[in-house]
Amino acid sequence: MTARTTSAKTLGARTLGEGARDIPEATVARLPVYLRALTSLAEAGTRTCSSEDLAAAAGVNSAKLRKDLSYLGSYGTRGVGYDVDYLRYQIAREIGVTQDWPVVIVGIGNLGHALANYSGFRSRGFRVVALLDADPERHDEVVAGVDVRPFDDLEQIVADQGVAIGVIATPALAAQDVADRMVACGITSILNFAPSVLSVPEGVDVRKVDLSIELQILAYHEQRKAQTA
Amino acid sequence: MTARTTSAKTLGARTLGEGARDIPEATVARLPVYLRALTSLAEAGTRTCSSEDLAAAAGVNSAKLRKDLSYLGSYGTRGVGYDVDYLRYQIAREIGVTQDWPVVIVGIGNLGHALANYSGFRSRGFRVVALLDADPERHDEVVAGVDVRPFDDLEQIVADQGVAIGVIATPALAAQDVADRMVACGITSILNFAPSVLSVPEGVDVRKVDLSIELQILAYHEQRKAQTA
DNA sequence: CTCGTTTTGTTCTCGCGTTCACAAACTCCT
DNA sequence: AGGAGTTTGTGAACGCGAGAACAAAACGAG
Repeated sequence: MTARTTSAKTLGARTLGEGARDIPEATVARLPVYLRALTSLAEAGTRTCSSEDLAAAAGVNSAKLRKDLSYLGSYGTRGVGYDVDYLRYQIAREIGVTQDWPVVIVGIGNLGHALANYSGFRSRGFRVVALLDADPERHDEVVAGVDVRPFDDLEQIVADQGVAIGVIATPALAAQDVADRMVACGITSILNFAPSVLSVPEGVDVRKVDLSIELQILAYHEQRKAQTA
Repeated sequence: MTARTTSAKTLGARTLGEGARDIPEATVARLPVYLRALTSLAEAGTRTCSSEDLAAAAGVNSAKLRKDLSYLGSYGTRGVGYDVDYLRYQIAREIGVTQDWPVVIVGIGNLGHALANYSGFRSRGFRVVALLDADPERHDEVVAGVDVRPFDDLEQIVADQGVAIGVIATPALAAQDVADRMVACGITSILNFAPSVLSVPEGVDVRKVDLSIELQILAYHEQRKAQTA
């Protein structure tokens, strides 16, 4: 007996409605990859694809792909495959990228510039509504069509635009303060590029991207290769 | 270098070959985090720390931290904790960041700029030896003290400098071609920022960082929060 | 209609990673 | 010196995710 007891306490408030299926975190992380692969297939003119095709395009195992998609529902046709456009819409809806997500970016250094200009955001429903920086020297700049404003404008912008997602691209020392201010004014999801561990209250999601950590992981494996050779 | 540190006490279990010590991948991914936390503690003047302290600084569970460190050896003292500098050196050596790692970056757009200027690389043994771009318009630029050179110089630079790690910051369409060229001239570790699935031969490590995927994962959770509210 | 082919959706099993819990080992105080 | 108090290192339990394997469903040919 697999005790599939979705312990009431763990899921807490998320048990209402039947759209509240809980998709495994590992699957959630792959859905955007599938979405991108489907978009790529659609642009190539493909109308229908098998799980093998899509798995190849996404760089995963086909069994894993089918299992991932099964968490969303039965959107395929046995013996045929998946309708590219239909599946793409279903995944997009599940992730939430059919909506418009206003985003603020704090810290307009090199990385902030790159993020503000990154086209992959806009094309997936993310709209950069504000660029903020504490340095007054930057307040004249216009980056990617958005002008840089003082960090103290955060509260008003978040309130006016209904921002729920914030991006931190500041130096490490400023990151926690920025996060605190973000949380205080209602932001509940933070993407952190600063190399520091953020502490946030329950209910706020933080994802961290650390460029140098990725290189260090590669270096470890590289070192191993060199040793055994 | 590679002093084989055969943990004087627990010999016998691991005498099978040098590279035979297999550290779990999940642990490898956390070692850089511990390294950064230790550096931070050291800068704050801390000489010794317990697993609780370090775990808090790294944002993980203390049991997990101890188990992770146990894969490296017995570097702590029961009843006391870990010597910050000593542990820091041991982790750095294990990851390989005590060495010098020459790195080439291909694609000097917004992101390439940010990467070239990122101080977190240099401070961890990564030395950007070349910036390459296919666009001749960029070949005059000097970014972060390194001048941008034609992509066709790749082979010679890799050979001259003994480069093993390459970073791809090009548009998606160019990424596979760049990867192929890198692999052909001997690069065995690739950090890919382009939103495309790279196919590389066995023995080449690829890590992918996708900025928009991270945001999409946040959007999914954000949507769930909104539904239950 | 029936059979064979294709491909999905799901079940089962296995291995990895996380966490708990505790003995071993070390320091400090009396 | 001995006991009390800490803290590490690790064995064991547990839960989750990956992959293999297969039954169910759709389609087409005859």
